[in-house]
Amino acid sequence: MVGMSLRHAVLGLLVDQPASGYDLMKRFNTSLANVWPATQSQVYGELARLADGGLIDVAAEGPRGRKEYTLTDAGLAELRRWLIEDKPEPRRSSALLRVFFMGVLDAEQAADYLAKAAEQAAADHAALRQLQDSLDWTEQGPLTTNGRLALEYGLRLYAMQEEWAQWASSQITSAAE
Amino acid sequence: MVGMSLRHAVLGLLVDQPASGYDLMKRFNTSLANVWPATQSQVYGELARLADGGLIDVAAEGPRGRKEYTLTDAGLAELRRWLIEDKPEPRRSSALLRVFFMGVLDAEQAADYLAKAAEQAAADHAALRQLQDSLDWTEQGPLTTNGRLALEYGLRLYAMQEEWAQWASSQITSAAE
DNA sequence: GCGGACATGTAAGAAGTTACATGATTAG
DNA sequence: CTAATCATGTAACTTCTTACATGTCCGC
Repeated sequence: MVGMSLRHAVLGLLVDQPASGYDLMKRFNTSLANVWPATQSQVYGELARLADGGLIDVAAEGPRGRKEYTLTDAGLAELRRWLIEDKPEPRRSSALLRVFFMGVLDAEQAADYLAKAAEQAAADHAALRQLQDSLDWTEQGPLTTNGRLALEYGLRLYAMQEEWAQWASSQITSAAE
Repeated sequence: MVGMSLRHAVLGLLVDQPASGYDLMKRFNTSLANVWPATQSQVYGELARLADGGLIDVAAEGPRGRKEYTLTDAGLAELRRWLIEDKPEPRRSSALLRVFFMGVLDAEQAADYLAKAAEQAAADHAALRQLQDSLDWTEQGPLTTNGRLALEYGLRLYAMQEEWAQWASSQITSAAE
């Protein structure tokens, strides 16, 4: 058991508000979409396993077989444990992998690829900024605070990606002369 | 067939120099370690599948059953195709996931976590800089050029991560007052 | 000869994706 | 009554990780 981040994403989303699998999917698709995407299939499976292991409980049952889960003390403890233990996981980046092998393209194609990457980063940046504007920052809860931190990370990342792609594009066009 | 990046990493590593699975593992563990890590088990399996599909050939056999693979025309074409098609894959970040749920820690623990993250980014940055200094940049080949671009991306990423972690840490300590 | 590097593979399991399958409730 | 939403699950498949298994060659 080394990774298991999906498990902790589910636990984290249950901290303040109990939820059904259906509710959780909505949270995954909004707040966690850019951080830890998950499929419906995964979420329901993980909920069953977590309940089985006593990390969450079925607190209430509703219409259509709805099961509303809450975090148990053991679940909260597990989340805290995971947060504190630091394990820098390997990061895979297919974007960077492409950069590595860009040499098999001619200069024009490579520059084109980088230009598109810059555009994409700019678009992502704009989308995130819009999300930031649309959110209600009047609340002062702990989740709001940390959501802000994660959002700022995203903004900085996209800014960096755009600048880098522009720089890299200029490197290529100047080397092609 | 949407992802398949391991396949393209293998193809890319075979572009200029033929190699055995054993050779490729060394390349994965050095040049591609921070971009697309792979295990021995994966590499051998993928080589067999690629040879089966005609994207690579066994060009020579050596001692100890060594099989030296070369890229075929079809393999190079497939690599080019993959490079040009743009698909921004979902990125998972357990580090960011932790930030999201940092609210369940007290301010001291959270600040501690961010301080460690800043240190880690600084260390990674230093390691990459050292790698940069140790490499022979006198060669002017296409792989060298693009390796430089990828390296610069890494340097910028780590710099950004360090700055962000420091900023986030200050946000938390000031909010805790 | 013997240890370390070279060299290739298989097996079992965890994690993730896509598609299928089914049905209940509610708002209009 | 009927369409959209709510709601849960299973099956098949791919990808990745960890561990096991085996054997050869080369330098000293």
